[in-house]
Amino acid sequence: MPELPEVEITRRGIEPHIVNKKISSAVIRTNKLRWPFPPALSSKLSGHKILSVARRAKYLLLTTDNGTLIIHLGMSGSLRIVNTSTPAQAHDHFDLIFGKKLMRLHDPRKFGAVLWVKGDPAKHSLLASLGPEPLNNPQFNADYLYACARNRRISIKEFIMNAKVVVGIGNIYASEALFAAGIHPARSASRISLQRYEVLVSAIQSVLSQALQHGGTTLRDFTREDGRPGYFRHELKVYGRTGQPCIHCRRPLRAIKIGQRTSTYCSHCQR
DNA sequence: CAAAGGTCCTGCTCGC
DNA sequence: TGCGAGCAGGACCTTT
Repeated sequence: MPELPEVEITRRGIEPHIVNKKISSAVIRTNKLRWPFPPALSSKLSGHKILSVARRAKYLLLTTDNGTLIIHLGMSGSLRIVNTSTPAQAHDHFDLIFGKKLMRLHDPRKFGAVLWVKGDPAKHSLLASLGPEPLNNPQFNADYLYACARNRRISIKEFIMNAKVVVGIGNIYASEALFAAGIHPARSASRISLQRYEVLVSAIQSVLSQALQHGGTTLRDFTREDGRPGYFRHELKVYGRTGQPCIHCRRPLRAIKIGQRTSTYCSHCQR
């Protein structure tokens, strides 16, 4: 599910329900997700108040007066705010309980993660070497991407999906941004001009912003904190549309594998 | 059997 | 030869 727009929609959804609230306890119902849960997690959290709900890349950062809970939604994770009386379903792995309400992590594929860090979360090993945020960040610009792409043989699609280059862009939004920019997904990152990187930066920002406005993309697992879906799926121009006509030239969209991931594109409009 | 929204880790290759 | 950076592939897990 979750690329930057979905994680940010989740952040905005849960924030008003949990910020400044005191954690009663935490419940863990599975052995591990991508990694084991932090030891004695409930005792680290119980009795402490959530001071802020932030996002860095696709990580949610719930900072308390005792440390920061880091949550990653992996490929299929979602968070819901429900009443404490709501019974847990299959794949409901983790609850953070606040009196009568709780925040519940649901993740069928278990590629997500719940981690704990004392002190500055930006120094956590998983966050320390992340690239720039793509939205509202002057550091993310064409000069930066162009410089970063020198001597890189990989495709532009793998390049912008690499979190060390820029964070938040996964398979859906990489496909959409490259279509919007008219760049073939398999083109080498080092063989794109500065001028075309200007177009690509704008396309990435535009696609992510529009997805945010539509509440993200729901294909199957993603829901907002109240269970509603995101509606950007209806705005997708290439992702999931293999064989259907390009909205510009009407030629059928093609699919290729790039770095193990399906990439849908228009061979006429993207070069 | 193949694929699905992510990303870390391992081991290899390449160039200085 | 040695070293670091870049890169490809595998791994994790469940459902459709």
